[in-house]
Amino acid sequence: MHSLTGLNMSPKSFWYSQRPERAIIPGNTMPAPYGLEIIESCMNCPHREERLFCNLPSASVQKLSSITSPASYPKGAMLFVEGQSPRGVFILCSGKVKLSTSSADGKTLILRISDIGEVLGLAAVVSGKAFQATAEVLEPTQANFISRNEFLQFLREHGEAAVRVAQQLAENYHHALSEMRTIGLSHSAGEKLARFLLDWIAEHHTGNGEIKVKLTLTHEEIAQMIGASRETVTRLFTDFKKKQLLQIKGSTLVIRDRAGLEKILEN
Amino acid sequence: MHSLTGLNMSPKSFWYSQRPERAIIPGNTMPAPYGLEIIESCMNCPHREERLFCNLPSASVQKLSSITSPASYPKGAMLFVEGQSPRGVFILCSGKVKLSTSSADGKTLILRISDIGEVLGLAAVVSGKAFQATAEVLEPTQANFISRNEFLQFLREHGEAAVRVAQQLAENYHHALSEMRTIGLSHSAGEKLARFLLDWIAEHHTGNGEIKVKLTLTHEEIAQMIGASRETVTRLFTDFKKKQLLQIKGSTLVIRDRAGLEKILEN
DNA sequence: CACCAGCGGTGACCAGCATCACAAAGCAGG
DNA sequence: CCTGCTTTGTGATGCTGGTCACCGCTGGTG
Repeated sequence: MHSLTGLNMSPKSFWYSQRPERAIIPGNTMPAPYGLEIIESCMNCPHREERLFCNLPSASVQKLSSITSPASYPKGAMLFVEGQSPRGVFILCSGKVKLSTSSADGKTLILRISDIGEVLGLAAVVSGKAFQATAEVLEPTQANFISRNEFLQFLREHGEAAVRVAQQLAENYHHALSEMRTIGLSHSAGEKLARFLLDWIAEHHTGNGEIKVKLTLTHEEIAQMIGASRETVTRLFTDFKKKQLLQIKGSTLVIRDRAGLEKILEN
Repeated sequence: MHSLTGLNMSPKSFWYSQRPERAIIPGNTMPAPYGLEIIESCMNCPHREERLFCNLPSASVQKLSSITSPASYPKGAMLFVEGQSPRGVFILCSGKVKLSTSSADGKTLILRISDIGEVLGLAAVVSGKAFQATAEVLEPTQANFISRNEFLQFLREHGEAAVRVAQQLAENYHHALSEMRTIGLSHSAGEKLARFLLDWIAEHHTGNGEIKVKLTLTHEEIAQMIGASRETVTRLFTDFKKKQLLQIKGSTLVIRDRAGLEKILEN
């Protein structure tokens, strides 16, 4: 497991110093620059419509693409680390990134698993305060980097974009509150896990038949999302299975009794 | 205690239906419209420099003051309630407002005590989602209301203001993460309280001599801020006093041994 | 003045969960 | 296929803190 404090770095990690990303790439097998394949421009990537800066005036889009630096990052790379001063934002084009915060003694709280289209580091860059979270790449990821100064300049010049940024920040805030409720308002670990699973399917389940979603998180990670220990998560899952609430097939979660899960919340 | 769900309102509360605030005013003794004294304009209030929309171009300020409706609210009033769809924002000119969220069974989590200059309801208005929190007036408060439509229109037309809004949202997010760390990363209730107190003095203590701050919160409220029960907060305070870490004089908190408090975090 | 509601303080109890300590089961790489 | 690592599963144990029950204090109100 990677150390997330940024202070006592795992020996497997080193600073990949090529500007402008300065992301930490895990140098597990290859000491040489690794997997940093420049892609032409994420502007052309499939999910463009869903992205933050989509329907902007074309002048804005032009300007935007002139200041972005696309790059790819392998699994395990750190886009930024908690406590660093904000260098810039990363617009996620593909892949998956884990945002987490951790305390001095190593306990970790996962804030969010970011998906395509999100802008990482936004709050830090806008407020000028240090990054509050660590961003670790879970799956090979392509992202557009924009340096803080250029980004802020861009915002000042393009009011529409600033409104979009405000919207994304509002969503981030929204999401943070949602997690706070999960962690802070529950009476039991079971309630927390139920809340987490319901939130998860609300976000990831599309379609209206049987509820079946990918859940590619280890029990440890789930524990870190809901503020519990790994063992209780394991026990709760076996418990839920026994109660016919759900079923696990490989990395797929099947909800058998959604109402039952919801009932746990009202306890 | 007020019901915060907005569903089963305390009989003491009723809707104060005068547009545009629609805030809930506690009708404890007076059934008639109460304390809704219109003040000329918060634009003239003392803390203007610290406020969100301060150094904007004068055209923007003009426009802004043309769409704001100032009003005052008595203790116990609800500016908005969790779950309502966002009518607009409230810019706090004076007074103190408690932001909280609560679960179906009545357990409450206090998110923040807002101070002068903050804009309440920003995230909901910007994202268009329902209010995530309830805003209850703790001390008689003056606030400027701006309806959602006018506010969004204003943002679109005044890019500078949108950037400010993004900044405030970033701070909100920042603060939410800070509270999540307090609640989620602590091993014990003592740690949570210590974290809370340290955060509190960091925000409220000005000056560099003896650390002495007002802490006008009941144990119950502190408990709701750190996710603990009222009794444990009481016990922890007596414990901390016994260990010479702090001292309580009326509503004033005196920190006697800050290092000692900080040591608790590293446990 | 008497009364009452809200707050602070304290003891007893015990459920829930973190922690430790292994063991089993996947899985990846040589 | 064997080897080593990560992930999952499970038991035993002990402590923390939530809950209940009760008391005294204070300040506001009729």
